Amino acid sequence: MDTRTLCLGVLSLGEMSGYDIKKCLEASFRHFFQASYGSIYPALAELARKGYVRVRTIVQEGRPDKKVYSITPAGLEALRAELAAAEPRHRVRSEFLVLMFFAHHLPPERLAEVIDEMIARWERILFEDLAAFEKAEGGPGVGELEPGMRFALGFGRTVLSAALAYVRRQRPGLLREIAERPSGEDAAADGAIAGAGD
Amino acid sequence: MDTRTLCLGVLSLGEMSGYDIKKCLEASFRHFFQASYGSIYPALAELARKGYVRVRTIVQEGRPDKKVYSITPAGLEALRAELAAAEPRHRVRSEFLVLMFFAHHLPPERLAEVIDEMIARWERILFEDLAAFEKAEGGPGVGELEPGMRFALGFGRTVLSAALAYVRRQRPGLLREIAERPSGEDAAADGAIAGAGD
DNA sequence: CCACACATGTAAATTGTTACATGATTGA
DNA sequence: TCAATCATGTAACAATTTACATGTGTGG
Repeated sequence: MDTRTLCLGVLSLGEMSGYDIKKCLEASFRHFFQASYGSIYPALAELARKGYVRVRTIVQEGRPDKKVYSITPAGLEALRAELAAAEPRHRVRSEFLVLMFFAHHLPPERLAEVIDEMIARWERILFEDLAAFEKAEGGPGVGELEPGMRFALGFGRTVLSAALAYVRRQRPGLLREIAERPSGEDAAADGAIAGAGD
Repeated sequence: MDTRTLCLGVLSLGEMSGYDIKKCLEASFRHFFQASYGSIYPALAELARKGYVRVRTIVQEGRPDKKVYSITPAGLEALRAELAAAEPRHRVRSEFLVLMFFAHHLPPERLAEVIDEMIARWERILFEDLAAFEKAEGGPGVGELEPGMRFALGFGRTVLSAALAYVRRQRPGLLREIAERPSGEDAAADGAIAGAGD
């Protein structure tokens, strides 16, 4: 599934500009899908070309004309067809976990830093983004939450909570174990200060 | 972080061919990093060009010569530098959750199918891949498990378990709610059989 | 007899991100 | 005054997947 289908999906919730779509994705899809303007604007152009969306240009002063997109019946049909045909993939690409896997190659201070950075990031997502989304009931363009939306939201919250709890629980032990077995990364970092202070 | 660093990391566990690296990644990194031959072979070529790995060619009959790569001191240094400098990202791209978010646009049968497919896939990863990995203590090339490896492994197991439990728990309710509110996808799928059987 | 494991590699196609280009308004 | 919000779009760049190209041995 590509950004095109995503945009179409978001537009099925209500008419929006490209800018709004980005906001909406950031608010609601942040933890399982991301898209930049560089993919959203071309996607909208192609959807318009295919007749899946209609464009209404709102003339503005001091800034580019706003282009509000709304889904057409053909677009809704295409969306449903694409969703029904899409195979449900779920990919994780985690540089964080690669770093953890090779933690024994990392300077201990950096390891602690990395873990704390990850904890902070996940806390922010969990408490700011998701809470805000549920409060606003979907943010711009989204009215009442459909059951599936609550499911996706709940999934994010559940999995993030589990991840956060795990990392918090494991942090002290991991740090201790790494500190106890110096596997050469300090020597490598310092060059060859052989036996300094030993 | 790209495939190059990953290959270097895997090679820090022991010498291996490109084919072996793929196997190793599938066994140990499956749930948080994936790479195809199309990215592994070019990565190895560049690592060799940079002097980060040494190549030993083993002549074989009936199949291409096997090329066994081993990391050099320069390679180990580069690996450590790159790991220390890498920022810990963790991205999820889930077509599955997009599908769930727009579940009200999906035919109910398909929705059930999608959920069951996901459950089956995650069960397989959880019970086959991870169990096998822990039993073999790392699979090809990996000796004793470092603390960081256990951390990464445990993370995968924890998060997958949480995901699986959530989906299993929510499945009946979601299916029921979706069945109860027919939001037009059946009519769309059938064309316009207005009032048939009503 | 077919599919899978072994084994390496290239090229095309896809897909997406980042940076650039432009610029007014508003609030801290 | 500085940063953020609003607003669209393109182009260069990066990274990866998929398909292609080639071929043997083994087990069901």
